[in-house]
Amino acid sequence: MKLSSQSQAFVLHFGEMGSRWGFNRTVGQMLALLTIHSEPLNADQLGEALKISRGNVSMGLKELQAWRLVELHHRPGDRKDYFTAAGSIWDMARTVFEERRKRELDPTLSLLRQLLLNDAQDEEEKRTQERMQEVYALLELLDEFATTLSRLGEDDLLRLMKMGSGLSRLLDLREKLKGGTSGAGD
Amino acid sequence: MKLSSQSQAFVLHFGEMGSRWGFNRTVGQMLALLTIHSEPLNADQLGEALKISRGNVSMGLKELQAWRLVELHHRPGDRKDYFTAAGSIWDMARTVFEERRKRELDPTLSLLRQLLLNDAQDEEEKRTQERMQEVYALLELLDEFATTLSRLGEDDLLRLMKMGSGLSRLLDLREKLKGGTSGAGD
DNA sequence: TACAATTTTCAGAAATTTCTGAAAGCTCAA
DNA sequence: TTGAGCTTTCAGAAATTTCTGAAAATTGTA
Repeated sequence: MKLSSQSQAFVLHFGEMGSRWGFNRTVGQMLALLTIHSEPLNADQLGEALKISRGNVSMGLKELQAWRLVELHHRPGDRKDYFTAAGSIWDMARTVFEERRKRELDPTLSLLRQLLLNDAQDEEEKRTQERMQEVYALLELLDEFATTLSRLGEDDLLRLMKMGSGLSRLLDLREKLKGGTSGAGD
Repeated sequence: MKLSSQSQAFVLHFGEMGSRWGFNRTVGQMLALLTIHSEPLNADQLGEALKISRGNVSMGLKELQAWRLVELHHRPGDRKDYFTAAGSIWDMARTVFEERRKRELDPTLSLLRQLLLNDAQDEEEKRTQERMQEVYALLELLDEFATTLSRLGEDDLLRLMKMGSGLSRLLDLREKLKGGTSGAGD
């Protein structure tokens, strides 16, 4: 498996960005390669194309499976495992978004819930708790919003994302209609 | 500077999460401490509370300044630099969000724009480019949406995030009214 | 200008993460 | 049940990131 120079560039870049997106370099590269390559690839092909060891490929695939970003396929008469990117680009983005929500918000929400159960022992602790409560409120709202977004259908999501500054106008509109229509929200 | 056990827990947790949020452990801890501590702190105080070296504090503050997450203060008759978290919790969240948008999306958008300028040399490259085009379209939309969100006022943002499933209903409503009202969008 | 207080820098040390490759573990066909 | 073909595991090596602390730079004052 030899990659064209554009594929090479794409794959290497995804490797670089990997750590910012929540996975490591080789996992990023593997995802990139499976994303642009429509045919399923097996572990040896991935390793050869990316010049990484067999063990590393195995670990990377395990990680991608944990993220639910790859799909396993089989070819008749071939005992090797073949992989493709799971679903459309949109599906993948939704999956990454949802997974990151879980990893970046949930542990903190759960810690804060715990800390906020304790009663403040003095003025200093009281102020600290107030501050933590603010952080908690914000992160919880963010978490719910992220969940809402990832549950929207692709059509709704597209409409919403294309609204640009119209979004602000729509919110005003909704404010005016509030109580009159369907009791949306809160 | 001795931290209460709840502050300690909060600070240590932010340290752990730091890497998922785009900074390293000590930067995460410093941000956490400055967030719950209302009084400005100087570098020595930060270092003592977090048990890290003076040099590390300096580098961490530099990083937090690059993120525009801290504010510099001075006390009359004291030559030391004092720091607080910059703005409200909401301000900070907005700043982190915006900064992450830049770091996680912009470099990829710019690479893809570049790669998509080239003409495909064969069928294989053509398919690759189609796929890259899909990725590009999605990331660009995401980028614009993120920009729109971070420009919304706090009131609009709050309204939007509290809508929950009402968001879907609002989008339908808007669809029905389209063309009639203010020509919002696109 | 001299100097004391403070911050920044950065080479090397320490810690952490990622990667390799050999060995162990599966699975299926004969 | 055997063994060929494949995948997974994981100890140690390599690479990368983070941290320390001493030295250099900066800043304000006299």
